[in-house]
Amino acid sequence: MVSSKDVAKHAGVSQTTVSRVLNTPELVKKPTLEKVMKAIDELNYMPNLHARSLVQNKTGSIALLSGPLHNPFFVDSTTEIVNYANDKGYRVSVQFVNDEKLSEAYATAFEHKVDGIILSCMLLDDPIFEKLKRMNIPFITYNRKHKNNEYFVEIDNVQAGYLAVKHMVELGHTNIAWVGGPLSVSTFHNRYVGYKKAMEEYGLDVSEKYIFNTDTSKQDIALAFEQLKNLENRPTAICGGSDSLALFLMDEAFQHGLSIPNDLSIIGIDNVDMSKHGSIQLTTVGSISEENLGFLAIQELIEMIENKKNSCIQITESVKVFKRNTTRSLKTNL
Amino acid sequence: MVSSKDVAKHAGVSQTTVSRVLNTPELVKKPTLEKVMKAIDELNYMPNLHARSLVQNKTGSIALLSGPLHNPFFVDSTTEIVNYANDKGYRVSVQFVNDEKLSEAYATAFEHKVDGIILSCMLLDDPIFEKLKRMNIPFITYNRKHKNNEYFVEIDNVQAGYLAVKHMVELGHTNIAWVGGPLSVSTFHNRYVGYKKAMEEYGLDVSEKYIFNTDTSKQDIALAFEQLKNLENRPTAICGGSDSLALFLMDEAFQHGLSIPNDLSIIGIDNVDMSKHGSIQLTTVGSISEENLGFLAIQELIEMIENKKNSCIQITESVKVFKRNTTRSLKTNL
DNA sequence: CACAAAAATGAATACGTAACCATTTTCTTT
DNA sequence: AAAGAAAATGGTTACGTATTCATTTTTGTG
Repeated sequence: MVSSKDVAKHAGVSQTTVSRVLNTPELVKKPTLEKVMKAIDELNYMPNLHARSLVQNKTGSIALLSGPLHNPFFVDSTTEIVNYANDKGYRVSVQFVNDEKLSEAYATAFEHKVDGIILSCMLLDDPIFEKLKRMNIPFITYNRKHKNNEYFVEIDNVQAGYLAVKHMVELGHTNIAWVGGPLSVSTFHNRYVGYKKAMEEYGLDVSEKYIFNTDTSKQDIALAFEQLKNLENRPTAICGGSDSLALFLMDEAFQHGLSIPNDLSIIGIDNVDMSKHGSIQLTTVGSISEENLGFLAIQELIEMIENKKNSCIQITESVKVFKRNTTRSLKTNL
Repeated sequence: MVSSKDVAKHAGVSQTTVSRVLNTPELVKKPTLEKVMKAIDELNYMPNLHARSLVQNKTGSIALLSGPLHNPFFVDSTTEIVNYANDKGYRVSVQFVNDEKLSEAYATAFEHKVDGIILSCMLLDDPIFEKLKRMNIPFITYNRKHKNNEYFVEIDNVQAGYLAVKHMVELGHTNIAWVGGPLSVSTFHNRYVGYKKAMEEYGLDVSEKYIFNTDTSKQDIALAFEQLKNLENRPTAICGGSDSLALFLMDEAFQHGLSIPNDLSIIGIDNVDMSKHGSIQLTTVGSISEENLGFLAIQELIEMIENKKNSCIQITESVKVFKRNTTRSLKTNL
């Protein structure tokens, strides 16, 4: 392993000068600089960033604790986060966190003294939150938030749930089911609140048999679908708590030989890239702005890291319906 | 920042003992161990892995240079790679490499002295290959390979291209187009070779107007599709050089109001998870084994890192056709 | 109980870098 | 040409850990 000392010896200067060449080249005379550069080149020297981290007490790396990529939301956000951070000179260590491995994931981030943490695996009432805060590392949540969160980026989830129902109502649906996720997650919680609010405002039946807050596993969603299908008063429309859920539901529908939107209307929430694909054309509720939530969050995080700004960052993007082909009007077919 | 020295002072032992508690607890007496553990807990100490890396000359981290996630192949492989590596105690720094930023990406990996590199952004004739080899860091390529590669995991790409054509021929197609990617990439190159081989064996027309080796951008694919559509002797089938390309082509078909497979049969290669979705049902050629290429590669890489084994690793998985709903027989409709 | 062997602990050092302060060299001004 | 200022360079240290070697304490044996 060739070090800056080796370069120094080879160039006939001190290690300090080698360090200067790399960090403050304007402070070193041109001939010296060239000598050192030549030595660096000849020895194929690359600085050891761990050693640098040790003395500078910053690492140039960010931990991303993402949800799994089989959820297309995280495909979009991971892409944006990694690319933006890399552009800004940060490495990003990715972990796809499941609930069992959560605390392990945090430990890894802490031990590597990352400059910041960006995460989407926070429960509304997660005890890890206070621990995280005490670590004094800048962190921001995207998509989800903790009840005491000061730094987060989300969409207006209540409104999203509300608009999903409103869309269905406007198409003439009255039997509108909900298939969401765990209410311990802010996102699903608030979307569900929006669903109930709209259902009540429109005077529709919100009986429990239409409502499934799943654990987001394929099996649990399949179970929910099965039960909805077997209902005597089968729903004509399902609001999925996320695009990922909606896509699972579509898949289930196909497995059961149902045609969408003819036999069943489905709407999602998130407006993920994949929902736009010609074969899918998922109607969904998503942010008005083009900016991805992950992108907004990583921008803010890096701002926090570099400018140490400590005012709260609480971004809640407005939402609208993106009408595509998985929902249809019941009225035209009367 | 609380260090092992602080813990030592707080527990009334030496820093060496603290280090032993963390690394070789069997060498320290029970009461001492408990004292130290208590101090660690009270001070909320977490070891600094950068310092550890410095002295141990290994980092416990792996660099993943992946293609972009809008290609579902990389969704699958990134998931497998990150999860497996994390399970084995490695962090993985992910970069989604595009061609301009390639050498930058390597530099980042080197400077962080990663224990290994797993990558899929290698050209058949990439000058970076020799550089990489000289760095003496274990590395393995998945999906793609360099012409001199000693460590790689791939599918039998020639056979994949061949089987795609064979499938179409068996369905009665004779006008079979090819929309692939850059021939500087081993994967596309070999799949294209397989396509041509089959076309020639079956005595079919392989004229240039049916062949597009795109840059895999949406625009370029759209252009290819447009040109194929405007041909007087329009192809009834297209072989996509990858599932990602096939999905783009499907999207184009929808945009042009074509129905798949009624108006056009499309087959991909890779058998990505997404191709199985009910709304997509892409017929494709993929590995016979269930194991993801990324998974196989990361397993081998970690094996290389930990056991320093230096025999070549050259895995080429056999392939078969997964018949779904984007290809149809021309014969039944005679 | 003595003494050797084994177990437990500690002191000093190295890893590769940046930062701080000291020294040397160069430039400027009179 | 001399003195002072500025520029360039070097020596030393700190960062937080694991390792090596030395020392102390404990255990086992006759």
